Amino acid sequence: MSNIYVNVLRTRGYRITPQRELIIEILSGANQHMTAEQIFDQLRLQTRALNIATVYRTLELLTAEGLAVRNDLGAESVYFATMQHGPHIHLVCRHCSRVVDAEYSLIEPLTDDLQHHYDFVADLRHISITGVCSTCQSERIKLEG
Amino acid sequence: MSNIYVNVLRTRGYRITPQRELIIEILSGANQHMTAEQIFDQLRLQTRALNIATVYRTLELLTAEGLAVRNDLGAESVYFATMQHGPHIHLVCRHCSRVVDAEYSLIEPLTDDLQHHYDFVADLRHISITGVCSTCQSERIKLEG
DNA sequence: TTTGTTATTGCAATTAATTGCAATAAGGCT
DNA sequence: AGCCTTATTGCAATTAATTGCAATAACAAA
Repeated sequence: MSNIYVNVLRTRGYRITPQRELIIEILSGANQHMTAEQIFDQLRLQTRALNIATVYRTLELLTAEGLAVRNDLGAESVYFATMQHGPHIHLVCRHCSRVVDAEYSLIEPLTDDLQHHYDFVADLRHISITGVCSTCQSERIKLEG
Repeated sequence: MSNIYVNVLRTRGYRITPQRELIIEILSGANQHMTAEQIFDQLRLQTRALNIATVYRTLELLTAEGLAVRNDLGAESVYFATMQHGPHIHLVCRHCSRVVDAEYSLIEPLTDDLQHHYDFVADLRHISITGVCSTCQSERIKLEG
């Protein structure tokens, strides 16, 4: 009946509190990444029974359980995303901090390699890769040439 | 004569201050990642003319210039490393936060793909990949089985 | 060598994230 | 339905990281 992520948590033995339900609902309903702060602010519009520490702890729990992903997008704040999002690669420019999304399939062979060589089940559905974007490359060339 | 990273900064038009030299020297001399805090503490033993904000700003500069890499290793604090370190992949377990290093060559094909498809010059010399390590996989199986 | 411009630092204040602990309430059991 | 155990929350304090701004000092040019 209720949210699938809520059910997963329940199945794994975690207690389902109103706070957790609210946080999970807003996150799984969002079609973009959110900061803990954004989640908190938005929920505070509808309830008073919520503390920012609970938001952080719930996001931490979801991440540990593989139900959400934490991203540090360059200079930007820390972001979270549920698996609602289709898998993709974030290309983060180290100069301008802009983020471009890349095709997920490019990274699939790596997943297999890590499994086979290191017995490591990699979660590459939301990986962030640092580098220099197209635009900043041209600027760099101008500066140096 | 002086440190190669210092020279690169000078060439690119940045001013070389005693603070920057100290920070760069300690970081390029270290054979492991360091936190801003660790760098600060260690340098404070030898000088009073250094502020933690300067450490953060210098590390940010080095990162933006591609001379250092910033890593968020799971629950652990933010780490930095210069290019002295050989390239490698960090496999970060999302359960126990342990970090295992993997063979760099596994990721080289991806670098080429990103260059060709997105004109993005990826810096994959110190990438962190989240997932579940061998040990935690067995534990998970025990719990659920 | 001295001077002038302006990038960089230090300080203090701010914001983001984490943590210990007492109070609360979820969910199993009767 | 009510009780009991203990996971979870809220609060307040702490730590980590960032930022604005005045003071300082790097380094180019005279």
